[in-house]
Amino acid sequence: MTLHTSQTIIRKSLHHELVDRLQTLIINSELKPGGRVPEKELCDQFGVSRTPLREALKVLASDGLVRLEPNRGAWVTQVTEEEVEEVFPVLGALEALSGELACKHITDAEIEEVRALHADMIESYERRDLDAYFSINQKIHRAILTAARNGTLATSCQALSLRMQRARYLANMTDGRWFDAVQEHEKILQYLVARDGKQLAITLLKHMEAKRASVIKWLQSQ
Amino acid sequence: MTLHTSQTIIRKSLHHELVDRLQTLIINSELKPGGRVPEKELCDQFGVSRTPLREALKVLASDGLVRLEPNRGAWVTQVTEEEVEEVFPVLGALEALSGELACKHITDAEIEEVRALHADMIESYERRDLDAYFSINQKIHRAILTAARNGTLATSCQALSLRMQRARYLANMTDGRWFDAVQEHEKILQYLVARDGKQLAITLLKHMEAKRASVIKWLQSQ
DNA sequence: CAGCGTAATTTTGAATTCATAATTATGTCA
DNA sequence: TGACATAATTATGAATTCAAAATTACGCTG
Repeated sequence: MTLHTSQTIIRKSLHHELVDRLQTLIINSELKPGGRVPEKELCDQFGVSRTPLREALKVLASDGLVRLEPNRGAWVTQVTEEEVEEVFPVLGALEALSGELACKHITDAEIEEVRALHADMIESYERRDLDAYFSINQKIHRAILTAARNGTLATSCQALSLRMQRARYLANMTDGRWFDAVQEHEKILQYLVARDGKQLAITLLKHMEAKRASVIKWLQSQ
Repeated sequence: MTLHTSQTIIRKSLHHELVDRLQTLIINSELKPGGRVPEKELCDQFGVSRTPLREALKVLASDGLVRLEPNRGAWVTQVTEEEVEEVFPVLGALEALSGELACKHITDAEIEEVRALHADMIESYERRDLDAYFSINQKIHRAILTAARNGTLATSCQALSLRMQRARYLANMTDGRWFDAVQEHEKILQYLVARDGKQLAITLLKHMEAKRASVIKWLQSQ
């Protein structure tokens, strides 16, 4: 049984629902990086007691989204330069693997899906619609992960992606970087269509490295 | 109630300590794969209430070591063929990366440490002391991870390793496989000493692939 | 008024309680 | 006896309670 399956089964429990909700709050910066997690407030807001909320916080802490300080509660973690330098290489290795596996398993229908997403993404780029661009971008990466047919890989990738999605760093691209990213995605599609796993892996790795550099640059400009 | 002083938990964050303890119980098969997690018994054994124990179970569930069934409690997950086929490729990619990074950062002193561990491991092999062999084997892999200077990578690797360490599958090697594994480790040491990241990565990847095949073979023989 | 020490309040960590779901035990009837 | 329905028991999920720690408020001294 895969991890994904087991998570689907337990979806109904309160604490799991809270994990999802808190993740969303953190990614949308409704809970500010570096800020306190207001336990009581959130309990009131969600209409639950502290027990399931605190269970959810323990899970989020093990995923690195919050930090638990003994007797001082939970704090939203901040994206630091050191963390970015750590996470992107790992994410690169995992995305590279996902590219290789995807080329082995992807169906023609799935390739068409990615092609359609890619076209939409290009259109968003031409409209300079950053929100739409990023939303579709994520869908493409997720589609490749799905095609890789490896739930463990998908879970690991998404956990690390989440950590990088805190705050809006990734959305802050210069015009030049945005253009380059689109070019990289052209190659990604091309190698996926050709089912060239080796080249796709290399391209995804470079893509992640470029993203790392871009995020670091942004962090240093702050 | 009897106080089990030596086992009673004294550290500050109770749930964290419990995560560790439960992991150990699961890895040592003191909690049997596929079996129920006896909440009340464990509470008595550890001298804690259900609240922190249940918090720990939520974390273990998100790591894939237990499965939570609504209204039916926690169950120790079993290592399945499917899971092995998922986890080892991911672990391979991560270990390969750790090898590459380790070659970049490892100090001479650290190399000497690994060399000493390697010698001990060979000695254990010659004595056919499987327990000692595996213990040292893990120390070597951990030393390489440490040398990689990437905490995120280390955490990810260790989480996946844990999932494969449930039950004693890995310890069930044929004589032939054991010999091959030792040969692979000779190459690992050699490339590490030479600080040849590329070759070390390739070797570690192959090492993981061989381990995967060995575990699958064992699972199928059951 | 600033700085410091102490009391009041709030927050946290963990035990306890309580309603409900699941499991087991008991009793009935063919 | 064995299948089934129902009662008793147990376990679970979540709210509540409680002691201890941390934070804030207050008042005193200089």
